[in-house]
Amino acid sequence: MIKAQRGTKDIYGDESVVWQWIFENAKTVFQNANFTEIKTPIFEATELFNRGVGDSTDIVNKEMYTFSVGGADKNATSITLRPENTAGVVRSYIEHNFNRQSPPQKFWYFGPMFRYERPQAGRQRQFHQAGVELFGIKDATADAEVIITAINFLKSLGLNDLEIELNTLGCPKCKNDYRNSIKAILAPYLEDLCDDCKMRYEKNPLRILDCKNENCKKIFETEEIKEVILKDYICDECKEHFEELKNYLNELNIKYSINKMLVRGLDYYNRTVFEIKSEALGSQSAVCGGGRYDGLVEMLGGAPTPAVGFAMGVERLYTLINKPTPQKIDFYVVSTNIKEAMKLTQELRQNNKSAEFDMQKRKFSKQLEKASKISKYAIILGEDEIEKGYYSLKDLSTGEQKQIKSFEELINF
RNA sequence: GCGGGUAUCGCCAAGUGGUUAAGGCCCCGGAUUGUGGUUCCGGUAUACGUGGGUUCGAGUCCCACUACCCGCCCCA
Repeated sequence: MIKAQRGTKDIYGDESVVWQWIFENAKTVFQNANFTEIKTPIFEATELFNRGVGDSTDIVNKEMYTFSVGGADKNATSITLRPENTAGVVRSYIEHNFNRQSPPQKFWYFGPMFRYERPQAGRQRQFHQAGVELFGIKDATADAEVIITAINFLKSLGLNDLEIELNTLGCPKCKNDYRNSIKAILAPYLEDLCDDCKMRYEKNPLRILDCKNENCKKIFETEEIKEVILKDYICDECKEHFEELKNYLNELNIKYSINKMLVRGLDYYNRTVFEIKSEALGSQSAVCGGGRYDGLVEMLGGAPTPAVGFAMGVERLYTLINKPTPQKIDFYVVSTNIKEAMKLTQELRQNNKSAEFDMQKRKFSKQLEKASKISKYAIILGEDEIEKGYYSLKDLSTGEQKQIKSFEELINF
């Protein structure tokens, strides 16, 4: 038997109904905030992710679905299934000269992403992200706007008490100073760090701060190192930006905590970074991650453009929310006169009511039994009803039954 | 890429070398020939992840593979 590929899954039945509900909430909340939907292709030139996501990242180094199309042709191109969507949106932004429109330009998206990772709870190879990207605003108002939009989306799903972790990485210069200082102070301790941290030391030193290894954590507690970690390398301008953001969040009554260890794994972030986590997710605890990426548009060939955004993991949202109970259909037409049942069902559907009838031509009691399982009301269409021209409407939750004289009355019930 | 666990009908699940692999849910039919949800009776199904091996005999023991779950890493 051919099975779904590892790390992928079919979404159907009640689960699909919940997914639709999540999508509708995303659409409503994002569009209320004046973000417009952008659908970019599932695959892009590999080069886009190499440059956009960054070739020091695990995503680019070992997790991309990359293949070449065009066979042996000299013009064969290397394409990659998108592992995230920011690079694609930025590509589109540049390609269509969105910078010629007045800022801010605000986009939202919802769709599948692909990473070749070892699947586990909250982690699949094909997964979905809902997110927003906001271009053209340097001010911290944009950071606040993006964060409040994330909060509003979570609230719409009934997730009210997830707290935000916030940090600032500073501009490229601050980031660089910080990185060099961390490297310098840790150099003598390098041998004592875990193997992962030794690798991070070369590749992405800031990620060392995120290490969960107990021994490493202990090393970070020593006075001279702690001092460097906590010391501010953030320049005045970046500091002011961060203060401004915190003020806005306070005004908006958004709870957050500062986590100086929060360092995100994608190369393009600068200044503001944030995550929203939940213990309930287990080890893959982040349901949302985002931040500012002022250099990315320029790096991919566009005009210098400040930008900020976030992405939510839809599968992770799914595990957190209280699932709404699936709705029953409006009407089930119960009749042994199959033609009349068919006709009435069609008329109901044309009047925007969900309706079903028994295609198996089963006996009356079986039809009613089925109706009670999937429908709110049964419309009984027997010989008497057809002859005299009325409908018997039975409320299947209470058992109450009444006569309805006209079709208009029926659909307005 | 590294470590640990699991795998029996659509779902849950008994089974610890010996007829024909329990049971429950779901589904279908009957009791009830135009009134469901309760109850009772009956019924369907290509179920032992895949491939080898040991044995007179394997769902059960051994080996390999695959998938899923849980951690590490990374990320949403």
